[in-house]
Amino acid sequence: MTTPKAVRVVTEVSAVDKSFDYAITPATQHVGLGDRVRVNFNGRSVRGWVSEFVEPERELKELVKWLGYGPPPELTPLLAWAARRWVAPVSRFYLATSPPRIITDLPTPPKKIGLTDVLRELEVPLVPGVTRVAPSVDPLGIVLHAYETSRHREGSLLVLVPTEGWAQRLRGRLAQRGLAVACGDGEWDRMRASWPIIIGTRGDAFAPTPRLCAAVVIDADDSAFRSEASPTYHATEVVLHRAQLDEAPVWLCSALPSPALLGGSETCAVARDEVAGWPAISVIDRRGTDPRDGVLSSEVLDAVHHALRGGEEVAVAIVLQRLGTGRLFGCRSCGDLARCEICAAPEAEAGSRVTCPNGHGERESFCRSCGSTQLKKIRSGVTTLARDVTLQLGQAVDEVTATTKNSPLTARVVVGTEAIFSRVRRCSLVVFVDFDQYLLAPRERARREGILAVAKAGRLVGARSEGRGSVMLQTRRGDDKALQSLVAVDLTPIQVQDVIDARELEIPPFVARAEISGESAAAFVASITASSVAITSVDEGFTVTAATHEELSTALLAAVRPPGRLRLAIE
DNA sequence: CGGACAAGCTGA
DNA sequence: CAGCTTGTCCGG
Repeated sequence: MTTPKAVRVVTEVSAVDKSFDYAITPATQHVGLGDRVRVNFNGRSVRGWVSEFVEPERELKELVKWLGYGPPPELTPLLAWAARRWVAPVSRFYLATSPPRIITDLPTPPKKIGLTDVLRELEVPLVPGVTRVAPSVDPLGIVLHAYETSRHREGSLLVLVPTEGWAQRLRGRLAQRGLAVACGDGEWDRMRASWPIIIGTRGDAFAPTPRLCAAVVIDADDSAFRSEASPTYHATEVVLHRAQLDEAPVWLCSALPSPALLGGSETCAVARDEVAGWPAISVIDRRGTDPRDGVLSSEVLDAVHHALRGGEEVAVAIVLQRLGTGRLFGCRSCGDLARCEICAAPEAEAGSRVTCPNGHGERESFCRSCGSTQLKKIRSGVTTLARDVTLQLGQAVDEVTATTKNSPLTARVVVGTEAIFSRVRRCSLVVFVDFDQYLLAPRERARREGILAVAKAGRLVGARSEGRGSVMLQTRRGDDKALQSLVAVDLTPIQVQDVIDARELEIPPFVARAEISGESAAAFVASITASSVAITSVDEGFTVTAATHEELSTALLAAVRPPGRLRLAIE
């Protein structure tokens, strides 16, 4: 084999999703696949990555400079696969695997040490695959097991968790046991050098380790693993693909595995003592209660006062889901929220009538619960709730939302959105003010999100077997089937039903789907010629559906991109 | 993306 | 017909 004389380079100019060939010079002799290089591109000096070695077929411009390490050569196929799977320029994925600063030296990784205290009594099944794990089960056992069983194999153990804070804590606990862990952007060089264990969040699905010996994804259904920004990749899917390429075992844990996680199968392994690992849950059915009771029912108030007598720094967390933006309407006498009969979305004002935001028509303004014709504007939101709770409790509260600052919490009661779950680590009572928002919301996933939210609450209050705390759900649908299954921790029927529904409704993972929006969406969609896809128009764009992702990608990549903003979100 | 160049429009 | 705008093409 002759030494190659040229390289194919993917540039940082992501609008040019094409690669170009450059000649290797004596100064760039040692350039490797994936390395960062500088080239002259159409009169500009730009950075890029080596994606291939090629034989020059014509006179080429020269590589200007070797800059440093990029993803290892082993990742080249993964990046090409991801670009096709999520219909995005491949440079976006090269960027995701690259260090924040140029790295020109790599450390030598430490040897993988054996564990002296492998957990003998694992609560989780030892077989890799999808496992349903109650929220209070400590994932450390799974991580140690994955480490110990894959230790003799070459490569890194990759562990993904939903949040940065969680990654830091897990890192600390593993370091205590003498294990070498790489974690975060500052340790890119260690990941690139095959550190024994890598712990990270969504973006670390693209950790630059050359090879995985095993992988663990904790809370694999957490929405944090899906990238909202383009490219809309899912970390769990990336890890699964890498593991498949490396023939590495993967453990995927979730309190309630979604149809997508199950990959079309209906059931999975279940960690033992599942019921004991969920929090104690009580349902407060507010139908027929006096609306003057206020936002918190008398049962909840009693429980709050009881919790305040305990010793937890934060005693109570009160969770409110954001209702849609804009003004809402509620009944002046019973306080029930005006919702659409068809999709349950909160209705908006339309003159003297109310209307569904999703176009299910308008109606006379009256309360569906009590028949009163007196509706009033109500302001939903954490601030209003916090004020009401303060009045009702006679006690100061802290507000926590995604936008509030990370200043230390001073009150023993916090009120906020689900952001609470990443700010508060422990408390003895979690109250969901209006659990119906999960039960009634129109999206297919809403019910599952409610159950996953209770699982997160369970991490704060502990398992019912500990007797440390509990979760209270205020609702007006106490007889809801899913709610009752949740209380009894009888999750298999919900899990199976979700899969059956997904199959019947022909939604992912049983079909491949893309959402197209932006000003040039119509022109883009019009240029799709493939007969293997179906196109439907939705409120702010289009949905393109195909039987497989391969067909979907083929169709979208063949379509022409007109000028103007275009967003492709592959589900 | 951003430069090069061609084709089209305008004004005196 | 110079001078400017708009559109299309292409980069190794």
